[in-house]
Amino acid sequence: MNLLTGEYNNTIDDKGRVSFPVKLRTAVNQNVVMVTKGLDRCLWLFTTEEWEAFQSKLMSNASMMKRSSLNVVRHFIAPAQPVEFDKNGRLSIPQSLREYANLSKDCVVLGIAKYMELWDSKTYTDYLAESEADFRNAAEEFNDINF
Amino acid sequence: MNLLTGEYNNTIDDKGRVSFPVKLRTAVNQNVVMVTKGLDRCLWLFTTEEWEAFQSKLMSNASMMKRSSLNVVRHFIAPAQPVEFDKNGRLSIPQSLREYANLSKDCVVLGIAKYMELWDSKTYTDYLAESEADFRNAAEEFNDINF
DNA sequence: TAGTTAAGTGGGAAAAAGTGGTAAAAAGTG
DNA sequence: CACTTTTTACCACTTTTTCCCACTTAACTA
Repeated sequence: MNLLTGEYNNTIDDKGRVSFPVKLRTAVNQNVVMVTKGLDRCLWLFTTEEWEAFQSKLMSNASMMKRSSLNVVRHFIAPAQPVEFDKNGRLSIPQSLREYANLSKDCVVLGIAKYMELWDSKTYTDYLAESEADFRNAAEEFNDINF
Repeated sequence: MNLLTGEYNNTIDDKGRVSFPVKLRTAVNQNVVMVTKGLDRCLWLFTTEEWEAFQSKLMSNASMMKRSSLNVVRHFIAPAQPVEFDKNGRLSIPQSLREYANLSKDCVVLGIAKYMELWDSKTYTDYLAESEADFRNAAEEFNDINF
């Protein structure tokens, strides 16, 4: 898999189908991706390999009896589903995930190196606006990145 | 058995029958599952193999004389029952378990890798809302999960 | 700039999944 | 043993999902 990058504006129809950018589709180079809840009300999409890595890291120390483990597992593992590209290169996003991410019409697809994010457009622009200040501080913390 | 995942919104009728998502049913690949009380007012559902593993782990450290052991055993082991799928792929949830989990109409089925959870919809959304902050903190602690 | 191809979008029909109800059987009760 | 209540099995219907085709829009090429 190539590194995934790019910000794409697409639409999701009322059947939950998202036209997936060709560049990401070819980079993924598989017919199926795992979709699950992400952070900040977006969805995360993984190739099956990346999903394996992600979920085994999550599960490695998780206890069925521990509150924090259950929280994390119920958020990331439970809602995960494999979804296939249809003949037109679209993904059908399961309803519960659509609801979580508030997906209705306009959406944004992001390539983030190893995985992808799917946002509702409004949620995304709101997030960018809200996190602007935090972002600037967060960037300051990467002080080992020199010119 | 494949890893069980997925979040599904279904309904339970007044006979206690829950339509069980086909994907989970095929992943389970058995005609019967063990149902018992879980944590946070949901029900836990196991394949017979996973149930064996779970209950032997529980029992191996439990003493008949110890208060905490009795608490745990009475919660998880005592209420456990095998239930079969009917011809339409539904499970009839015993009444006492329905009451424990507050199951009336809308419910949520979760696949959690090795087992499954059954929630009342409202209980589930309330749980998600309440645990949101805890979850976010728990997630922050996974600082070995990099891009 | 016109023609051609690729990408993205929308909708209908068929199939699958989910839901509700009735009747027979079984279990429980007096 | 008769009666009531609950459970089970079966059938019919509704909703959702999937698959396929057609159209629109954007990009590329000559």
